[in-house]
Amino acid sequence: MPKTTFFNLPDKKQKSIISAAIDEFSKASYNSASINQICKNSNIAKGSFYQYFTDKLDLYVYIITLAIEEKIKFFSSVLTEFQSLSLLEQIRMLFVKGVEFAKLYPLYAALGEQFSKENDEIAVSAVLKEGYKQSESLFMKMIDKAKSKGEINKNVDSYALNIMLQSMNNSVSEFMKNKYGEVNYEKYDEDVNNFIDSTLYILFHGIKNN
Amino acid sequence: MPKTTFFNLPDKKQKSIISAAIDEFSKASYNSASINQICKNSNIAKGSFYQYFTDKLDLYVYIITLAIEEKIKFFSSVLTEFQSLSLLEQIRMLFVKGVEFAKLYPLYAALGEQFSKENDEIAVSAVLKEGYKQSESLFMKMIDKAKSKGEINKNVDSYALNIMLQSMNNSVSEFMKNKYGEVNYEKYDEDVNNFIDSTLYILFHGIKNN
DNA sequence: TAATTATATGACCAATCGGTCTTATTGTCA
DNA sequence: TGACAATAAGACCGATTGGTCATATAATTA
Repeated sequence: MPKTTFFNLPDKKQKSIISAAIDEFSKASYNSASINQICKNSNIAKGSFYQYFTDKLDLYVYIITLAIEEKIKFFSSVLTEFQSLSLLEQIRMLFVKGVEFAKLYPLYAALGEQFSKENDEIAVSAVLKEGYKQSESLFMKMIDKAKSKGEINKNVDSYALNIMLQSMNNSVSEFMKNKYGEVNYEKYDEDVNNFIDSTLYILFHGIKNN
Repeated sequence: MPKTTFFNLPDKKQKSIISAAIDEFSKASYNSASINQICKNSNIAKGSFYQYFTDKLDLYVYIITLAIEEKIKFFSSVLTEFQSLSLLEQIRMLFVKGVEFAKLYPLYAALGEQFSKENDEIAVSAVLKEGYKQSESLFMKMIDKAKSKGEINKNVDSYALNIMLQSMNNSVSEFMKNKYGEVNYEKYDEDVNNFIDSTLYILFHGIKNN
């Protein structure tokens, strides 16, 4: 966690540092990201930086945690009305909300993506130790519930489905990135929704003829 | 491409350099990987290195291309008898062979994974420019053929299925890595096969009850 | 106002990076 | 053997890295 000195900073300065850090860490890996650049882009001296943070790692954990918390906050609004939905609607909701999140907070999304690719074990474990074990279990809970309600074919393996849902979640972002790149994809709502629906159709009905 | 000096080298020395490079590039990103380390681990002088390769990029492209070619070679043996198989068998074959490849050439597999996470645009485009546009189209061809044969439900969107297959392919490796990590997973054949079958069952029959 | 504490600053450090360059050694041909 | 080309070698270069530290300034307390 940042030192108290950092939190005593005027809001504008705090934001400026955070913004520069998000920028840097969303573009480069932990090792490649540069403290010097972050200092330069937020107009603070190197010495000042180390009055605010003990480490590069300190800042990294803080920034990634920020992104994770923002995503959790974003999703939590949905999760209350979630119980009443069918599994199909639940999954679609998660996909759609994921796209919305990326659209609303593209830098946070990029940050998360960068983190998922992170090689540095120390950096990764420091973030995970911070408490957020990623809500992988979310899908698992959904699956178990849906199974007990009889919504899912009993022959379906829960664990395999869980992994599939996770990877399909990624492929939605992948779809957007592949097709529209850095472009502001504000207008491509329909395309993305179609892709999600097509994917869900396959997931629910299978691809086999008859 | 390496300079002719490199190819004139005694086999043992060539192999030693390649091995050190594979080691380095499979552990770190293009930027983080260190030429110094590669020199040290292969017992050659820095100056010698630049007699063999023009660039860090030169070596990188060479090494990644090597891995891709090895994978293509590995898969090509299957692809001949491929036509006669049903779609289910084709897909299972690809998955199973992917696992086999990772088991047989773990370093090449790690290299490929590292490349798929690569941030450096110049490095990525240099590799892709080398000709290997990745056989993404392979799935697409399979799908189209299977559709025309009536093996696939007409409602299934080909492009969505294509992306799904790619991400499912990744999730198989993910499954192995998550579950067994660095361990020699020679003995886990059955687990992996079960996972593949479970995934394919879902893909073909869907998860919906009835 | 004087003393004390908190913060801001950038020169500085050793380490490492990718890459160069001069020099020493080796191999080849006449 | 002598001349010339190929290769091996590592000291060296400027740039950059994460991090330190002495010093200057600002804020706070007495």
